[in-house]
Amino acid sequence: MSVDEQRRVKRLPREVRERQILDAAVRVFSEHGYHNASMDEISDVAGVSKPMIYAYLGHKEDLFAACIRREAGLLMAAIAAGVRAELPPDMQLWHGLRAFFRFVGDQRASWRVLHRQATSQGGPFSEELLAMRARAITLVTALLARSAAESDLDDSAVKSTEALAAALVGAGESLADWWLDHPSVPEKVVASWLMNLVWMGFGDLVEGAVWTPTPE
Amino acid sequence: MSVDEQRRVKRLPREVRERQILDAAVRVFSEHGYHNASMDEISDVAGVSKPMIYAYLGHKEDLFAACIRREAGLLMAAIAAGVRAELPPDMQLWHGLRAFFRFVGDQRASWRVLHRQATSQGGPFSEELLAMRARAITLVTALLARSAAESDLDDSAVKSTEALAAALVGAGESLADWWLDHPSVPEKVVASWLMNLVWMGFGDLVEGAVWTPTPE
DNA sequence: CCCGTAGCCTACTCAGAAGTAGGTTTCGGG
DNA sequence: CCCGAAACCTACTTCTGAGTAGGCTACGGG
Repeated sequence: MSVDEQRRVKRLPREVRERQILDAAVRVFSEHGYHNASMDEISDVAGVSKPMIYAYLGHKEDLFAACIRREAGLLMAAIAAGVRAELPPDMQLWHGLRAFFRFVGDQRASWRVLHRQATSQGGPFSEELLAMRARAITLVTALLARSAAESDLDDSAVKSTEALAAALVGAGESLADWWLDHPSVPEKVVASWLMNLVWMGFGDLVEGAVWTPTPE
Repeated sequence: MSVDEQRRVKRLPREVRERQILDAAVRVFSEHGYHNASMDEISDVAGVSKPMIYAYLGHKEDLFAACIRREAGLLMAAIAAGVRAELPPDMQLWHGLRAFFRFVGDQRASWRVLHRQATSQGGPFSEELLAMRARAITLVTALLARSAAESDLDDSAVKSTEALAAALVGAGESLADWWLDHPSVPEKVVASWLMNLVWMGFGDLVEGAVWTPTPE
């Protein structure tokens, strides 16, 4: 409907169409979920006929996987751009968290398709997700390891670093999910909650301690 | 197939059949997801014909909702049973976490259907989930509030208690999901990770501090 | 000016799964 | 012993939505 109204857009090169299709797919998948999203609706939203999708992006599974790959790449890039290596560990974590939540806030559709949908579908999709999560965990592990290196740490504590990184990444994903359903909370606030929880712990918070970013 | 082999089981009262159907449904939903689970397979696993399901539990959506309600009730009961009110706050949290992870470990299928599936389907299902999560958050909030009451806390910190409870519940859900994919880690270990993360925070952990349960 | 190829569409096929019609058997009470 | 209702089944119908066959049309190079 949207396209016909403006006197059929001219023929466009393949890459442009692929982008339009992926944009439409992310949107539709995030609105209805993988199964309830129909190829017909995606083609409609993209302003393209169904066979084009099959010609360019393949079957429904392929299309979905392509969405995940693209959005995951964007997310990781956003986080990496936010973390500046010269800062102290807590500030790095803080900036990483803020970049992460900013991405989720700005790209709700992406996050939905990325996390909620992909997690719940089995098979090839979760692998894409696993790969991204693995990259995120590696990043956080490195950060914590640097932080740990500055203090004197015994072996067992070092060993669990990666596990803690996994927990943190999980907490972030989960809190982001929660945030989707409570959009009125500002991004900075959500980020600071997680930062406090993760850096200070309830034990300290309950005693009135609070972590605050040191101004640059 | 399973039933015919043993010379058709006698007619059974409605409640028994309903339980069998729900058991089968939880299993099948957790294996294939809501959409890929077919009523035919559920009826087959339950050892009952499809019209029986419709007669007793209604349509597919109703059946799924019934599964969530039942399993959510069991989970909350398990947690509530684990938390003993006379203990100090950190020990209460510890026991709550352990009960939670024990449930997830023992009832993987339940957790899958409960969390992964329900979260990813929109509509009526997420409401069931929301209700359960709300109960969990209330429980944790109360626990933290008690903990906070023992120390002198300013207003802003109190206000965020519920938010922190939400984050903790989210972290638990998320870590449980992670655990599904890493079953080799023992339950106690997973629980202690979350306990440490949440009670001590990275800030302390990095300095070598560790939370350990005080023996009773 | 013409033709090959890349962009693009309409209009189908077909499988799978939800949900149902309508009948048959067993059981308990009168 | 009989009959009504509850337990239970086989064998459909129906519809949705993935995937395709087969062709038209514009553009760029020769």
